[in-house]
Parts: sequence; C-alpha cells; structure tokens
Amino acid sequence: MNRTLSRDTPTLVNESVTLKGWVHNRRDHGGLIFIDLRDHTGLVQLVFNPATTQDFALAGELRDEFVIEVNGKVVARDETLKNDKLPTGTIEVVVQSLRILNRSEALPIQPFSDEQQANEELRLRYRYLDLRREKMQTMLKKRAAYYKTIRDYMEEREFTEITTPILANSSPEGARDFLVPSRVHEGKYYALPQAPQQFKQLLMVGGVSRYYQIATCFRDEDPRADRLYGDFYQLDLEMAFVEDGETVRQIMEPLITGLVTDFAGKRLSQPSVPRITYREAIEQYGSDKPDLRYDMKLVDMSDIYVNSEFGVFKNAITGGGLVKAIRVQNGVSLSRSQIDAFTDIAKREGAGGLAYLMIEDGEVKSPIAKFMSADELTAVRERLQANEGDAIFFAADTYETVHRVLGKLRSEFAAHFNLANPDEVALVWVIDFPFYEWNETEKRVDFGHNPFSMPRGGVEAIRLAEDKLSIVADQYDMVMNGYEICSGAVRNHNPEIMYESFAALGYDSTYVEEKFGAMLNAFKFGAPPHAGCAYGLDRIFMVLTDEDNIREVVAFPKNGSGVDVMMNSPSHVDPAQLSELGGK
RNA sequence: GCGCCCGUAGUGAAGUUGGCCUAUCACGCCUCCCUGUCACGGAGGAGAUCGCCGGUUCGAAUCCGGUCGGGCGCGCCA
Repeated sequence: MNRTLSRDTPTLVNESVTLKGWVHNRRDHGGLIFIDLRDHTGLVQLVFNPATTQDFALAGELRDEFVIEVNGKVVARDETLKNDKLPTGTIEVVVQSLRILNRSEALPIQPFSDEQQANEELRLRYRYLDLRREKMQTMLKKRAAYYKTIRDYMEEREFTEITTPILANSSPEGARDFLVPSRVHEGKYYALPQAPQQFKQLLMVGGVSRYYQIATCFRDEDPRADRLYGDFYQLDLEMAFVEDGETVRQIMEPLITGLVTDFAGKRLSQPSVPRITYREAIEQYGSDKPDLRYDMKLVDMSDIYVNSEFGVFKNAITGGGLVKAIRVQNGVSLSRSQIDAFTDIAKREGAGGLAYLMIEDGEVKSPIAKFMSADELTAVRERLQANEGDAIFFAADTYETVHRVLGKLRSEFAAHFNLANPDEVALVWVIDFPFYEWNETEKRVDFGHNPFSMPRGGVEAIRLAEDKLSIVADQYDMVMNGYEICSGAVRNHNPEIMYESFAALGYDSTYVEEKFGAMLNAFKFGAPPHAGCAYGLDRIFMVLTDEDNIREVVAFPKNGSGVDVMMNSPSHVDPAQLSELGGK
C-alpha cells in the first residue's frame, strides 16, 4: 500500500512501506546516498546503503525531480541524527528496492529556491513546475476550501446553483466580447458571456427564487495587477421578489465578513460594514472604492478661502469649483524631492500644482503661507485638527478634479506612510450609484454601471429629472481594502422603464428590442421584481491571501498581453478548421 | 492606443559617470572522490557574441535611435 510521506511515515516506525514521489534533493556520499523524497504532504529522508539496498548503483543515477517508487523500512533516527527542521525528521526510510518511474531533465527554473525565484514569465511558461512549490500547492488547496465555504453558505440560504451557457450572445454595453463563429449558421457569432447577467434575470422570470453560480466570465480587456485577462470567476447571484438592495446586502454580508475573520484569520476594521453613498465616497475619499483602513478624509475649505487674498484658491471657488484639503500626519518628514514626486502625481491627475502647509516648530511653514491671512491659517488648522508635525495638502479646482487629485494623493500618502494594516480588512458598501454618467470621450450621457438597474423613483424619475445625471440607481458595490469586490443592483423588471431609460439617451424602441429582445419579451409575462450582485472571487481571494497580483492565486493565468505562454495560446489554427467556419 | 520601469550563462544577481570586461559571483548542470548528510563536503569542468537591429566613438554590456519581449499604471473594464 502506498503511504503519504509527511502524514503516514512517522506513524509507521519499524514497518515496511512503499513510497512514491519526487526526488527533492540528493546528498550522495559515495558509499551512502540520502534522498529527500517529496509528495503533496511533504518530505521524508530515504537512505540508500549498499548493505541494505538491492541494486545500489541505480540510486546513483537519481537526479532532482526524478519520480521514484521505493520499498523500505521506516526506522527511528538516533538522537544525534534527528533533524528538527523536518516534520518527519525523527525517522527515515531505509530503502530495500528502488524503481525509477520517470526521469527528469535538469529543470529550467529552480522552483524550490527562495532566493532566486524566476521571473514571472518563466514561472508561467513552466507553471506545472512552479505549481510544485509548497506555496502554490497551499494556494490551490486553500482555494478549494474557499469555494466550499461559499457553496455551503449559499446552499444554507436556499440558493440554487444553476449553470448558464458559455456560448451566448454579444452584449451591446460593457466590455469587449470574445466572439465564436458559428459553423452551422455562417456569418453569425456566439459571444462568451461577460457575466451571466441576462440569463440570471431570465431565471427569475422562470420561477427560480434564489439563484447562484460560481460563474466563468469572459472579457477581452487589458489586464491589471488586480484584474485577469480573458476569463475569471464570479460568485453570481440573484433573488426574486426583492425590491431593495439592502436585502441583498444583508444576506451576503456575513459570507464576506466570515471569510475575512474565519477563513483568512484577519481582523475587520469595523464589526459592521458601513454604507456610504457614491456621492459621500467621492466627496470624503475621492474614490468610489476607498480603502477605509485609514481615515484621511477630504475636507472642504471653500468657505474659508472664498474671499481670500490667495488668488489660486479664490479663483477656483468663484469659477464654480472648490478647495479641499487633507491632513497628512507626520507630513513634515517628507523631503523636498518626495513632495516633488507627490506634486507630479497631482499634476498627472489634472491639478495645476500642489499647495501645502507644514506645521513645524509651532508655526506654519509653506511657500504659500505668506499669501494667507492668520485667520485663514488658523481656520484650516482647526478644521483639520492639524497638530505639530502634520502637513496639509490642498487641491483647488473643479469638483471632479479636486476629488480625483486628493483621492489619488490620499492613497499615495497612505502607501508612503504605511497607513494600511495588512492584517486588517476594511469593508464598505458604496450605495446609490448614479444611473447615468457623463461620457467624456463621446461627449454624451451614458449608463453609469449598466442598463439593467432600477432607477430610484421609477419611470417618473427619468421623465421628470431636469438633470439626468442626478438620477440615482439602487445600485451598490462592496469594497474591500480599496478593491471593488462586488457589484449589484435592484434590477429593472419593467419594460416601460427599460424603454424610457434608453429613450432618455436617444435610443428608440427598435434599438432596445434588437439588443434586449429576450429580456423585454420575458418581462411581459409576469417578471417578479428581483435584485442581486456578483462578487469577484479571484480578487477577494487575492486580498484574503495578502497577494498583490491576482495571477498568484490562479493555476494557469494568462500574462499581461493575454498570452498563455505555457500552452502558446492564442495560436494559429488549421486552414481546414477555418474553412469549415466559412473563413478564408 | 499612451506613459513609466525592466531585459547580462539554465536560474538569480553584480557590472551600466564608455577602456581596468579576455564580463564577476551564487545556485543549478557535467566528471571524479567521499558511509551520517539534511543549504552535505572536496577537486576539476562546461556554459553568455550582455534581447535584437542600427548609430556615435580609436574603443560600447555601458551613450543615442529604432525594434521585440516583459512588468506596473492610464485609457478600457455595463
């Protein structure tokens, strides 16, 4: 019977065992050979001795990563020979016979070396070797446990797991699709779903009360450190007869807080997850996905400077903008060149420059202090409760620019001063996203998140709104340490509102019927109100396991160019295959 | 598509104010020695036209231009 190495062998002293595994390391003393044998449970030392091992010469041929089977006897080591660095260090296996199951060439990377981890491209090219590392093995097992926790949670709450098609339809809004040509229907295409959005809404019409799925989603957009290229996984869910997003939030919140505390062993910054509106998020943190592990709020100073002598600030306010500031504790420690670097960041975000005050030796030191009155300086300090050693950074510009600049600086300062505790997780629900948004590239009003949300106030809200951009949707994101991990909404289940929401953007009913025919049809036949959301599972797992690159938590990720360097995909295909599809 | 950074033996690094570079070190690999190692040890050896192309120069791993590949960010991601 085959035994696992780390788990079984220590319990089998003086017994004969058959072991299989990889040669992890060899120490050849000529007349005596030690092999560390490795399997998925760990290592055990094999001893090859001419006196006890048949065909001892074969052991001399062993090299790293050979796959072998040995028969031998587990023996307790003498006290002086024990190795307390190894869980199996109190025993060893005296080998009687050896069988080489497979040989290995010298490895192109050294996966087991901590000092010289190969660059990521090589690790991905030889991912099957990289996966032999203990860290990656642990990740894979932990990820399976993560999925089980999630499934158990959903099942307990009577969600039904339903899979939806991978060959689906191109969706008009949103990310770039992956297209799949149809062989049977020449000239027509399937698209891989960016999310099972429409299918899950149709399941609601189909009488499913609560649906969930660990869904594969496909998007052809450039990746980031926290965003995979191509395919990724979402916990997708939807609930019928729900008209308020708060219901969804309350059902799902304990899953995430439980994953943080019980699964990842981390501490929640706040025991209950706060709700802030999109508007509050922008105005207080300069971001719709703020990291709430640290405070550093954006504070409005416009009333202080509206009549100021300092033209830069005053003009921003009288021009319709505003002046805001953040307090950076211990900011006086920043060097001139560091401040220059932060100034460059501010400029990249659209600021004209970066004004600041340093509170040092009981006085305010700053290149701009001389333009400000004593009252102004006092008022600013008091409002920010700025103390000795603090620095105050300003932005004076339009509403959008001020919040974008200070929001960026807020996270940059936090990174510089290590304000985010890595053992802590801050969750927040950002609610009430705008239904429409201004699309600067195309100079027109567009859907904010997606066209499937229910505007607050229903069809009247769209018809009566003087400013379309003021319409709010019952739409919400969950944010974890500054990462968007969930997005959801109360859906629009009413065809009339659907037509109206598109009409407000200038689309006629024909357009809507063409793009969303299936949904519109279905909604005619007694569609229940429904709401739901989708969690980005790879990204959550990344945060829970302290990784800062999402590819570290995926077995076979594609690289930043969308290439699988191990499988060499994408690749050319046989012309015969193409001609079957009607291609050239 | 744009910006910033990176590219030196199989791997990880050093060298990058031009010449002490006939490119250094460690790990790995090969040969030989070694019966208690566990980062085994010892002796020896192979292995790099410094991503590629072009330019400047008496002279380029080093400077310049281009190009390819990679990372991060922006755009994009309903």
